[in-house]
Amino acid sequence: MTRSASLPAPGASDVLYLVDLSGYVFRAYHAVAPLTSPSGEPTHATYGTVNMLSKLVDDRKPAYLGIAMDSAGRTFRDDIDPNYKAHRPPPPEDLKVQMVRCKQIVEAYRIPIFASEGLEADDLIAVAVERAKAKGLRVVIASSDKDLMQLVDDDRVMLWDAMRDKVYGPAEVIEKFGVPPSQVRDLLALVGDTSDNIPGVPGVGMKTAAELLKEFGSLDNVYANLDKVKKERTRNSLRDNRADALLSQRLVSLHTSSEVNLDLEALKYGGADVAALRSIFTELGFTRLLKALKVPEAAVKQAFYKTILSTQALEEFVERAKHVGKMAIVAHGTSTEPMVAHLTGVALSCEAGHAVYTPIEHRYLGAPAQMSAKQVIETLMPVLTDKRVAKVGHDLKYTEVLLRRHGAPALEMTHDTMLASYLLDAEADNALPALAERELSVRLPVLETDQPKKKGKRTLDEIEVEHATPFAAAWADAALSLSEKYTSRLVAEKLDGLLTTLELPLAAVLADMELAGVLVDTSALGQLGAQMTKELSELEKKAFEAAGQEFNVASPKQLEAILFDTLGLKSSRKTKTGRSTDAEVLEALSDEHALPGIILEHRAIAKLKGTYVDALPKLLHPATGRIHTRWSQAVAATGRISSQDPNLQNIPIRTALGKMIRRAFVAPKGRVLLSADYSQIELRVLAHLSQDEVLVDAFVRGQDVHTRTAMEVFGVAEKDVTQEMRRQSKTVNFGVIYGMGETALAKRLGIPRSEAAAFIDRYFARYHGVRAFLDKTMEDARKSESVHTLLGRRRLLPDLRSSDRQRRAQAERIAQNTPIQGTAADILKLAMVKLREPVAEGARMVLTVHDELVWEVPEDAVDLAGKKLKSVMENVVKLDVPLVVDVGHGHTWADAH
DNA sequence: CCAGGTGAGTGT
DNA sequence: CCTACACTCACCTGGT
Repeated sequence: MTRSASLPAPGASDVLYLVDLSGYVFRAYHAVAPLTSPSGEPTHATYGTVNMLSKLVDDRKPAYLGIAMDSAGRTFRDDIDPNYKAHRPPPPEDLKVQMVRCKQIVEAYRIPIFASEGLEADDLIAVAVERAKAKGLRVVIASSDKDLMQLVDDDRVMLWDAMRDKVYGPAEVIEKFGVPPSQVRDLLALVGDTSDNIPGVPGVGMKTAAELLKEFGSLDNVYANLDKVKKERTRNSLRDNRADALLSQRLVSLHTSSEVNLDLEALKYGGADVAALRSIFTELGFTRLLKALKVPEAAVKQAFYKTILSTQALEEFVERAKHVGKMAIVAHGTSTEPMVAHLTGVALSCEAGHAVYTPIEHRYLGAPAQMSAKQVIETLMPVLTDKRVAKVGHDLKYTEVLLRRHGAPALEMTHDTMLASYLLDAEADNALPALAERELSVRLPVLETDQPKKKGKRTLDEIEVEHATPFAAAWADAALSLSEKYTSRLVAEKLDGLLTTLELPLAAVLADMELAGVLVDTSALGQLGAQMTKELSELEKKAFEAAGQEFNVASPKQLEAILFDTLGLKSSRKTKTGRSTDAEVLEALSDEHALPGIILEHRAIAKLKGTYVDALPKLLHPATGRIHTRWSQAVAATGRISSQDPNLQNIPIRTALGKMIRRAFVAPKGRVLLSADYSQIELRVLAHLSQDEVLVDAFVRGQDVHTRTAMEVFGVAEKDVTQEMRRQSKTVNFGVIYGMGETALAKRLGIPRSEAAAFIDRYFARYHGVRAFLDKTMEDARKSESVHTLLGRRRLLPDLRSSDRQRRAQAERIAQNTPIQGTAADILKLAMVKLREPVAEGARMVLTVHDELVWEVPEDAVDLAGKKLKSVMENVVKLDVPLVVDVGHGHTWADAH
């Protein structure tokens, strides 16, 4: 008995894998349950086939690999027998589509395909097997086609059914057919095949055929010894159908013509085009396969990444860059904060695959002599100031701020891959390594400091130059390649205008602001802090008394146990991990017990102290004595700007204590803070976008919009609108912008759901233009799975078609809010760009807070600057309602309102 | 000792 | 879960 067969070891260098593609697609078509891509294309056969291919390529790691395809036209079998495969119905339409897809995927896998006129895939496989055997290669045929079983040969040729993961060697063939591979051909000839119209011999089935061949060895011998066939009926049938038997034999014989043009060396497998696979899998919605796609290590062409240590070498690069007219520039530093970072070097590239790194401040034992920052910038000056040399990069604002701190001029940015990625999909990861992986299928080297779980972190300046260069230069290289890819993508998606006329100039404005910083009176904060410390310790003591024990007042977990277990108060809401103790819950409990109120007071003070009073003085820049936040324009999904380290967009204002903190933001001597903020910008945007008659009318008349809403919804005259009516109307107005439902409104206003529903009904009865606009927005959003703003900024919303109800509802609220919030963001950004030129001598923009700009202005220029600022901001776009800007000034931010 | 998650709370 | 968009703090846990 022959032993059972198993596949050769993965990666074995002497193994050829052969695939009968159409056989597989056909089989998968029937075996896999129906499936469609996001766009509705049928994909189940494709999916089954790709699974097989990926298993083959990834697990078996074939040294040689080829796919055989049937010849398109007639085959020699049609010449032998015109009835061959004659009754086959034409393939269904959804199979044809998938066959085309499978061919595309085979191409993306870069698997060689071979076909030959007049031959079927099986014949080609037979030819390949013969040639491979002659060359001493082993062969695995990925198929379960019974015709191919005749090719099985000891350990050297086997069949592999990847779908069932079953391997057919001689033993398995005998088990299946009762005869060894060498007799399979004659067995099939005797048995026939109705689906292919191979006649065979009637009355002879698998079992009889096997017995005959066992006894006589071959079909020819059966006929040579016909009289020795024992069973009469079998003997007669054989005799009567001799011609059909021989015809069948010819049909099932595999053609092994030596004329076929097949070069085994061309079948050496070199790996897939991962980027192509990724894009196809994405289109087809094959998420599991997408995840499994391997990202190859960056082809780090160290030879083309050069370290530059001398002015002469850098001058050579400058010449090349001038000649090319474009360069990627990446400043590398010791920190993600460009105002804090030390400039460790500059990476540059003006030709794909080539880049240089000029180290500046690498300091470790044995570090080479490097150029100074000043020398580097001086040498680069001819290109930095040359407008004919386009500057591209990834987060150029970072590069600009870091370089300008060392005397470089502003960059005249022409393309930024971070901003491009953001405009195409604001929610996608827009870090450079993510872009390189997505778009170039390249894994950028990551600095060990950025890798998790690495101890003894070193910053770039402590890394040996020879290790830093391939890291640093690869970033400039990738930025250059990506900039070309993204430039055409943006044009295709009609987003290039937004980049060049809005985001890039804005990046320059934000760079100016980061460099300028804002002045904070830290001694005022120090006094405030001391007072708060005292109050906190008193509140803590009170809390201990009320609780009857000492505990960490700042620990929600400990507080939870005391409130709901020790004191037995009723919990009203749960969090993911326990019972909530947030302000709303404590508010509700404050009538029952003294502790909740004390905690509320404690938290309010502790939050302000920790986040602002204590934190801000630590962030003073040692050189400027000011606070330099980082402005991010590629973070918020709606297009808003955000601020970090510290966040200057959530400085308190509501409480008295909060105002004290705002009072610490001050103007330097001889100047004042000038604040200009858009009044009701989001509701004005809604009025414009919806063209709602009532809302537009309210703004055109200059009415108080919340009062007008109260008049409409409550049906009263202006003089009869009470404070409470206005308050409720204000909530509804904001609710509309946020896509608030009746449940939320009821909760917010403390009224029953039914009342809230009636309120909303009355609102939309009066504001039917708003209703129509929201409906239209949703309809368009569902069609395009995206929404857009006035200036064409878009946000992708695939979740609108999610099967998860909650996600879908969330996406629907986003669809309603983003055009409004995003348009308001567009308007403020555009104003900032138009205000790049100072509104008065010595005036500079220092803060931006969604609908407000804060400037530092010389005292004697306040009136002029205020007028100009107001005028530019109010006229930056022409809407069907007026934009109104309120201006104020003072020595502190609190006074400027 | 550090990273990351959680709950909470500031702003527009 | 039930209103959009952010950022930061202290606490806590699970890992080194």
